[in-house]
Amino acid sequence: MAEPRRREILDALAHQERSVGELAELLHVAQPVVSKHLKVLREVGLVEVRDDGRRRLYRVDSRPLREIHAWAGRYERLWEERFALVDEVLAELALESPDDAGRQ
Amino acid sequence: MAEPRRREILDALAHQERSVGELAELLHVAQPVVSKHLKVLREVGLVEVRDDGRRRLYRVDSRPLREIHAWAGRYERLWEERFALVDEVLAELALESPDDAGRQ
DNA sequence: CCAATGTATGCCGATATCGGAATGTGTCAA
DNA sequence: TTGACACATTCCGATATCGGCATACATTGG
Repeated sequence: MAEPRRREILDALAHQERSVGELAELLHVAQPVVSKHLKVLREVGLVEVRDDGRRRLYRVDSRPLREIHAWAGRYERLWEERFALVDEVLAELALESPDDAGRQ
Repeated sequence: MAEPRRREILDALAHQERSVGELAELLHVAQPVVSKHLKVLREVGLVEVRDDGRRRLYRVDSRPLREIHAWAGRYERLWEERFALVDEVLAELALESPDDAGRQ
């Protein structure tokens, strides 16, 4: 239930930094709700804050997202390698016994 | 609280498919716990199952991870562009008024 | 200093999630 | 068919999280 809200916030901050009130208006939720989610995102390091008078401007910190990027990319590569390996094995089998090629 | 467990499971499945019992032993948790997490991961589409006799072999499905990869990559690019823009502006300022370059 | 604005925090009830224990379902082996 | 094995599902209590509301804190303007 929380994840979608947080993604909304991150998406809203993707292109520009925004104040808490702006975010609350964009997401059509109460201000305290936004503040709480921002607190979590801050603690996890996904967003950074900057004081601007009585407002607080939030922006995303791309470094943790880069880690997520790398993390997801690891699996992607691993399974691409695996699929490539399967292809190799199938190709070898086809060479060794052409009659069995393509069988289930 | 759930996320770390699920990441553990995904990491355990990163290189090879495993049975529920194997996962339970690797993570030092009870079998029902593993089954429940696997159910969630299945519903979200992060893992796939294959029946092998009385065992069920799980493996990761890299396609959703590819989406995560793309999602995180979006932010990465956005902010790299932003930093590049800042660099450009600074460079232009340095050209227009060399005396001000490097000031706070 | 005071009032207004912008934000954060504390408390609340509702809901979701976790892990544990017991139980249900399906498959193999004898 | 029966018992053993592998796994899934259900029920339970404890804990976490969400959103709403009221309120506290901080900054600005007068």
